[in-house]
Amino acid sequence: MAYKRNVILRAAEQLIADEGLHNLSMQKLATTAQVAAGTIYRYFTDKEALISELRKDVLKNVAEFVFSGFTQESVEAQFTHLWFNFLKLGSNRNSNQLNYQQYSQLPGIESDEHRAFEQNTFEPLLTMFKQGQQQGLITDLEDEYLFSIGFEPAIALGHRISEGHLEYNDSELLVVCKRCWSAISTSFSDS
Amino acid sequence: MAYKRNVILRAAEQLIADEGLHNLSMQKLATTAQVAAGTIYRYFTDKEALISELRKDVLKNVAEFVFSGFTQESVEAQFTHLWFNFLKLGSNRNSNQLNYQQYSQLPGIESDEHRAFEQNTFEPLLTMFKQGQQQGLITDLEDEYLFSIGFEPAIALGHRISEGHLEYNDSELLVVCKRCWSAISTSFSDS
DNA sequence: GATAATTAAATGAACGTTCATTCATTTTAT
DNA sequence: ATAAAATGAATGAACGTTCATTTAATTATC
Repeated sequence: MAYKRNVILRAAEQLIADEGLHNLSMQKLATTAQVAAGTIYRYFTDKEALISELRKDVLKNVAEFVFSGFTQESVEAQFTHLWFNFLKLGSNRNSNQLNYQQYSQLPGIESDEHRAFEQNTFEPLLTMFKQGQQQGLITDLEDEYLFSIGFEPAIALGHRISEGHLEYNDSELLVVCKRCWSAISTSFSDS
Repeated sequence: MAYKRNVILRAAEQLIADEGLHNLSMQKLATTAQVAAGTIYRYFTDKEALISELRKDVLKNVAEFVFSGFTQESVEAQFTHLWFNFLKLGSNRNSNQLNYQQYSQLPGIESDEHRAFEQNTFEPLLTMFKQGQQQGLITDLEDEYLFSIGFEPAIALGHRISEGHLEYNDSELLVVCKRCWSAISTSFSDS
């Protein structure tokens, strides 16, 4: 039964979301997952491996969320769609799920193996950038710059909303989204 | 001698930067700070208080860094100056200092007391926004939006550079900075 | 100015607790 | 009847914290 593996991962996600990684103990995890402590070690060799597996698992879910409803519309429509998904990734998810901020602080996230997996997962995004550039819509900057200018504001705003420091306002956020799009597009004076 | 207090805080900062908060133990901290374990408790009531104090201390240093060289130039020049400081905050600092990412994940950062301190510390930034709006240069959006669009890309890029995933390129980054400025300014079609 | 008395700072061994992990045993599924 | 899955008490290491004691600095006395 690999389903217990998932039960344990979900419990770990919940506990980290609630109390932070530095308060995660294996016994607490066992209790939360309604499993004996020893059972965890049937599915994960040790705590470090558990966290490593959780990282991959969460990334999979995050990517699924970000690319949900992603279709072949116009590039700008694709951008807007992704932008609000990145925003909701922080603001909208269940409280027992890790948000992007929490995900990005899991240790081992900088390993080569993980970065390769991440790169592969977010490929559709790079495809969109390339498509936009071929159509002369998006400025000719490296992907890292385009992502930072275009989507980091959405991630940050999602975090602010989830922490209760900002209220979700659809029309205002649409204005912000459009400004992010303009900031990576060729529509303004391109030097 | 309050200087030992500082020695302990710097050692804590270094350890967290190196190994993460979840690996910080008081005995390791004592060893790193070249101090007996008991000495720590002369300056901090417990571990939680230590981290809380570290948070304030780091914020002070971060603010000092961000606003270093901040003068009353044109608003756009002020923006550019701050933008590169935010960038360098992640990319340029000594490896024994916490970067913005690490700072922002210290627990207790969401407390009211801390938020008030943070708000006060970053007031010059809000002043700049207001000034820009009065001069008709910056669009009429709330500060949270302006900050996210304008500066979050710089913070994120700084982080990427510090992790070695991106090389520092002055001329490219200046282009990116200008695009961030444009994204919050009224210079393009303001609907 | 030297010596004694007092206060403050620093120490690190010891404490009780919690931690991650193991494994002999029991329960469940085949 | 056999194998796989799950258990949870036991273990030793590591944890945060305490405190009796030592060391250093400051003040008082002559």
